[in-house]
Amino acid sequence: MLTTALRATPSATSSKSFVRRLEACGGVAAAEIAILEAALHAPETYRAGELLHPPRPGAPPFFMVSGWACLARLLDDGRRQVLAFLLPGDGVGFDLLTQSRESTSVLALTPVKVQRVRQSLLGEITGCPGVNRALAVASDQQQTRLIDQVVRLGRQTAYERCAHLLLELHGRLAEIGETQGDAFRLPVKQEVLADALGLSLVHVNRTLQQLRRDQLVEVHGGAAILKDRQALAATCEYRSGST
Amino acid sequence: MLTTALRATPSATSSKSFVRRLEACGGVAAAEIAILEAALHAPETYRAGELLHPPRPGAPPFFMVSGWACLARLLDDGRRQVLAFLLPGDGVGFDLLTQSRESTSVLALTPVKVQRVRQSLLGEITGCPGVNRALAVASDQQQTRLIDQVVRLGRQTAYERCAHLLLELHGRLAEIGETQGDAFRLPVKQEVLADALGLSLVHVNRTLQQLRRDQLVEVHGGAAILKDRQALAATCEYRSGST
DNA sequence: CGGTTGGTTGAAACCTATCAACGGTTGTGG
DNA sequence: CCACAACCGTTGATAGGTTTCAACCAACCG
Repeated sequence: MLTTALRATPSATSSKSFVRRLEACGGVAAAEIAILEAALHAPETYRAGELLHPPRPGAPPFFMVSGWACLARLLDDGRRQVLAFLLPGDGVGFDLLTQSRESTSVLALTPVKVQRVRQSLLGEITGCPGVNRALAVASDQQQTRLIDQVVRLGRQTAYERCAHLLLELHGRLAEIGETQGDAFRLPVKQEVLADALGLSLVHVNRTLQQLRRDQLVEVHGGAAILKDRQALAATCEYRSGST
Repeated sequence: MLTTALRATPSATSSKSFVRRLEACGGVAAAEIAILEAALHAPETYRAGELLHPPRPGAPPFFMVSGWACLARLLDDGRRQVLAFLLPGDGVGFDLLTQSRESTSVLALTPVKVQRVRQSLLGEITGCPGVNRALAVASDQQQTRLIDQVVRLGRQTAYERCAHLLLELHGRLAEIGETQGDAFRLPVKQEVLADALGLSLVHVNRTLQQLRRDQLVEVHGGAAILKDRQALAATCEYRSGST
């Protein structure tokens, strides 16, 4: 069955997902990778539902090792807006977007493993030209996705928003080898999707069903399959990497 | 009458609005200001409705001298999403958000005057530690406003969105001395507000009227007055500068 | 087994968009 | 000076998309 097939997804290529991500963002010398790895603390783990940013305001940046998290803002009356999804390999706290802000929090959506940068060696990292450039590219992608998010919320229908987000997640997961063709694990509740898409839980549910009825996607049991990526992309004007 | 009173707003303090902005973003030495000014081309002007970014992909960054512009993305079917407003004093092209992107354009909303940075002297500028830091602060504010935009579009009602945006604009204009107490010029069509707020033109009109009926704001003839800033801020959970 | 969680469904109310028309203002040319 | 067109704001009626409330179901777990 689909769910079982996708349950365990051992990282294929490199041992560390963030290494793969950085390499995808531009040539990083092997020597630099070594420096980087030496500058990291041992992995920390968080449970789903835990907040992992605000604890310490001046907390050092870290890399997502495994699991899903999100950047979110909470409103006083309980409303919540997910600003961005944080996937394995993503750096958090390196760029402006993910830097600690009082009104913004990082929330673990699944069990999450991260590796923080040693405060004392932060300079070492930003000193590496290759790593530095890779981080800048990653930051640029992050920024591009935030713009996409604005467009989705402001000017796209529920149907388009869902399609667009699913394509974005597929694209990002593909980069770190966490897809099987058109299928990927989607370990988030529909409630979280709703808070990312600016919709109600119920409406996300119905919209996903509509996409399924149209033979475009299949979302079930924590996994998604994009049955017709091209048609999906046409529906929502999706541009991979977003030009 | 209100409109006439606000028509001409001679910049009060410094001659250059971007100098004021940068100084507001952190102490910049007088010597650095001189270097900066020397690195700028003569002012260029654009008419309302003109696109001033995409013309040249590798175009140098510039400062807004006067007038309003916006960063927008156009969808294939004509839908448009305004990502950010660009006001006098704002730097465009210095940070990731405003850097040239294929899918994103900079549109003059009023007659606009800008000063580009001389390509050859770009290094001089980014070499100044003070200027550099000030630009970083400005970039951070820009980013914060983009996050606010996501929250507005995703999780606020039309009423709240309007209130929030008006407060943001008032705050930014106040920083550059373009407010008269609670009043300020708002030289944009409701259609533009609609594209920024993710609403229809008609609904923006009605929502502004509702705000007026509630004695919170007055929007007329290209000008706005915030009659009760505190109540407005409470309505939409506005945080100045956004913590 | 009962309780909990997350997904699904239905009906109704609400918000917002769309369509269409009107009015005021401005600028222009006869 | 007036007629006219163009533009922008305004208003009403209607349709449609979304939310809310409520209930039900299935899977999972102690």
